[in-house]
Amino acid sequence: MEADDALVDALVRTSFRMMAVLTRIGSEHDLSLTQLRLLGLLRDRRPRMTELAAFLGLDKSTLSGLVERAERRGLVVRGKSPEDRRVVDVAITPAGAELAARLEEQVRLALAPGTDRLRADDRVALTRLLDTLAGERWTGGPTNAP
Amino acid sequence: MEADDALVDALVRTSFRMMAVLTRIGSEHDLSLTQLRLLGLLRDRRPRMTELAAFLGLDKSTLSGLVERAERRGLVVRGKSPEDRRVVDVAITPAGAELAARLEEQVRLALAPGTDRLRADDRVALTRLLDTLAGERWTGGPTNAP
DNA sequence: TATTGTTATACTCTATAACTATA
DNA sequence: TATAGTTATAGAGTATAACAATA
Repeated sequence: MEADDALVDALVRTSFRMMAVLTRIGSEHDLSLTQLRLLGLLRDRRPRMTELAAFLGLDKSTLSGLVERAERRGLVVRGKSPEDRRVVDVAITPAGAELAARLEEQVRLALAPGTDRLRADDRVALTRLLDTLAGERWTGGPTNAP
Repeated sequence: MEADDALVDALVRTSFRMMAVLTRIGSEHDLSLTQLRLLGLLRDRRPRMTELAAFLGLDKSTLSGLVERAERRGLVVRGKSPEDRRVVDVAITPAGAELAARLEEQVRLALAPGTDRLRADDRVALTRLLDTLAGERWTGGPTNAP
């Protein structure tokens, strides 16, 4: 139980640090943490509003405002599905994708001081441990954005 | 560089999952993520407003509202410092401390399915890797809350 | 009737700017 | 004058409830 305490502690502190990094980088582009995440999700998906809400753990009404603001900035677009006319699909725009790519690079750079402190095999080990913690199969296949 | 991508990816996803867990547990007690963190910080500190703002990375004006709402719920108290009468010290109340303890236990329980998936030595290894990532000295001494 | 999404409402979180009190 | 906090203001994020359109 004692080792667990230290692990939970390290996980919580690491996560808050990560959020601080992401929040800072996002705010440099006038993006909230949620907008940042939204953009990341849309890089390889074209979900409907309800699916996005489920992904993000938010109410559908929250998504309406979130997507509306992102659309107003030209980062995403909404399109009515032809099959089911109730459904609204959300997609990232070229401008949004470009911004997302720049954000990703900034995050990698911001974390470099930490990741550089680890040897190559430790980076691999840490990745695998985190994936195991999440209950994921570490097949080495392509990883998906958050 | 490729291994770094996977590591950054794992860190980001783990952190968002952690935030989701903390957000859910907090909301079960009508606490925002920030209130949760505030309570955790005050468990072993008695800082002034400005120090708290620095810890949390927030503006002092944000702290005023945050602490005001927590105080209204009886979780923290504000007291004017006798030496410098401009300064306001913030302390957790017994009720606040009790709630913080319950939250901590809930977090440990919520993460157990993941941490149980790791062997004991892997838990130790993961803790050390995260501490190294953060640039901390893993002296084995008592850990501090976020 | 059930589902998808938006709107109205209310509250928290957040920063900026202006203010008060103390030093 | 400089520092510690608060207040006023404004905008984003969030959920609940009521609604519209479609199925």
